Amino acid sequence: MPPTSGLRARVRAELMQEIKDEARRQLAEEGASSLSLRAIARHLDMVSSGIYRYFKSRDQLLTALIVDAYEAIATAVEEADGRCARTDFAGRWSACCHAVRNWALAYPHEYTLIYGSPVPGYHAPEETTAPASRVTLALVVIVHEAAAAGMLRSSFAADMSPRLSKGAAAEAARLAASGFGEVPHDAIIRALTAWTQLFGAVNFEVFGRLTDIVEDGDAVFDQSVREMSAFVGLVESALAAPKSSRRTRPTSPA
Amino acid sequence: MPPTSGLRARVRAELMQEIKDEARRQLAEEGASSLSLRAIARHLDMVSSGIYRYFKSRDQLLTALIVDAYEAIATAVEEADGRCARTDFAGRWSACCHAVRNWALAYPHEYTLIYGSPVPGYHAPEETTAPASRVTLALVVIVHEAAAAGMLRSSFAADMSPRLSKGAAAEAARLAASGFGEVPHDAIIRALTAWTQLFGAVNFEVFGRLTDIVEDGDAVFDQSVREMSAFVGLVESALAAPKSSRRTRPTSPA
DNA sequence: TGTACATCAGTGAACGCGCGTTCACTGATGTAC
DNA sequence: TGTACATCAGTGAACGCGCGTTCACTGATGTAC
Repeated sequence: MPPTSGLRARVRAELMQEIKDEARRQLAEEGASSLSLRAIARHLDMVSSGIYRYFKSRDQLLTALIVDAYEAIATAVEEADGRCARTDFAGRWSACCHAVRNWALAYPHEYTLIYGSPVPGYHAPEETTAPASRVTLALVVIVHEAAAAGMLRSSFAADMSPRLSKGAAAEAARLAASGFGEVPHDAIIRALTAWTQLFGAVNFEVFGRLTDIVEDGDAVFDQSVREMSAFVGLVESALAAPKSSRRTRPTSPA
Repeated sequence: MPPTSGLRARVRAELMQEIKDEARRQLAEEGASSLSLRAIARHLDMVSSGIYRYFKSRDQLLTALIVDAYEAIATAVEEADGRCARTDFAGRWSACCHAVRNWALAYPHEYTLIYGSPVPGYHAPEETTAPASRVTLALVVIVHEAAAAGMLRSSFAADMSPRLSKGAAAEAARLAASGFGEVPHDAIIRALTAWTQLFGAVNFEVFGRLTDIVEDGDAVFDQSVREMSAFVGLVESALAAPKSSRRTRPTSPA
């Protein structure tokens, strides 16, 4: 058992951080699937087997990186949300979306690690699922609170937007029972759609699929976010929080 | 120079196919970054250096697989589009989106190869860009033709949806100049948003991020597609093409 | 305050495995006269 | 129709490199009496 307090514990924690930092540096150069314990050890002037004092396998190190990344992006999103006026639901939604994108652009390889294609041969253990859902939860809470406050247009442009199919309605009912609560069913499906749009847009940008198509990524993203927010039914509040809060520095994954 | 006609050429083409087929099989098990020429050779009862008669490097084989995958998904999309009545623009849009998803679910690893995170250390050569844009082009053409036919609501729910910001308007003008033509600027940005939503939804599904959240993936996807189609402004036509055409078998990448 | 002991970090060698790519080569197949 | 030659497919050995993980070990550091 490693020590849990005292000087040794502190030194130990520091070296664990150094290993993860070096691993993140390698992530940026080679990608997750060729993350190498030996290369990390080399850069830290250790012998490769020394790493095993800190992480009992390569997969466990990967898991630690993944958990860190989830925590960091979630913290960035929650902080952005926290800076908004509680009743400015459209502003909060927008702030969260921008926080996701800003963090992703600041830490593209960590983002890829958690939102890119699954790492082959790696199976995510249970401990990643809780941090993985924090970002989604933040968005769900906004929609939920907006509905509770009567600030969610329950059926946006009902004359033009298609009705829920039977299957979609059933799915919405299931989701309502498991967290969305009293949110109208059509809004639940739209929130799901907006959620996939958010990550679709960020993925394309981080993976470089928008170069040669979009020049002003900021403007297009912001427009999409605001339109999707309206699409979900969030009302643009007149008492909006200061816009500047949307573009603050994202939290580091370290 | 390899022969271009005759028996030898035919045999050669067949073995090239076999190599690619085996490579695709490996893709499914290990992912693109650990695709191994030696393993392929082993399965084909050849010696590893023999592969070099057919592909002059590992990267060139990867490129061939990528081009094949782009061609296959594009063909699936174009065929789905082709089965719809030309003036049923919402139906065509929907058919294309379903074709993307169906192909992706049928060939998840090929999909990941082209729409997942970039393969580390691999830089896509120019020959991939043309096939890569075919799917996007099919969608653009639909919006373009709808606008030309006056079947695109130029400002969907204008009272509720936010106006274009300056930056987004400038971007839309740029896109209009380079392919979208006479499509209204707000619709261009919405089409872009719908496009990212499409691939966001498919990514999440293929990468397994929707398990535990969505049960009836078909229903939710279809609902999203129809809502995004309305969002773009495509009018649901009364003379819609037969729905069954949306769920035909996707084209194989081979 | 000093000593004895247990804890832990980091070493170095080894196991057993993988890979991409080059090169000189052997034979078989197709082609031109 | 038959022979000589060129083309090409596939071989086998080698180069030089990488990796994760285990194991018995040496010392240094902290702890308990």
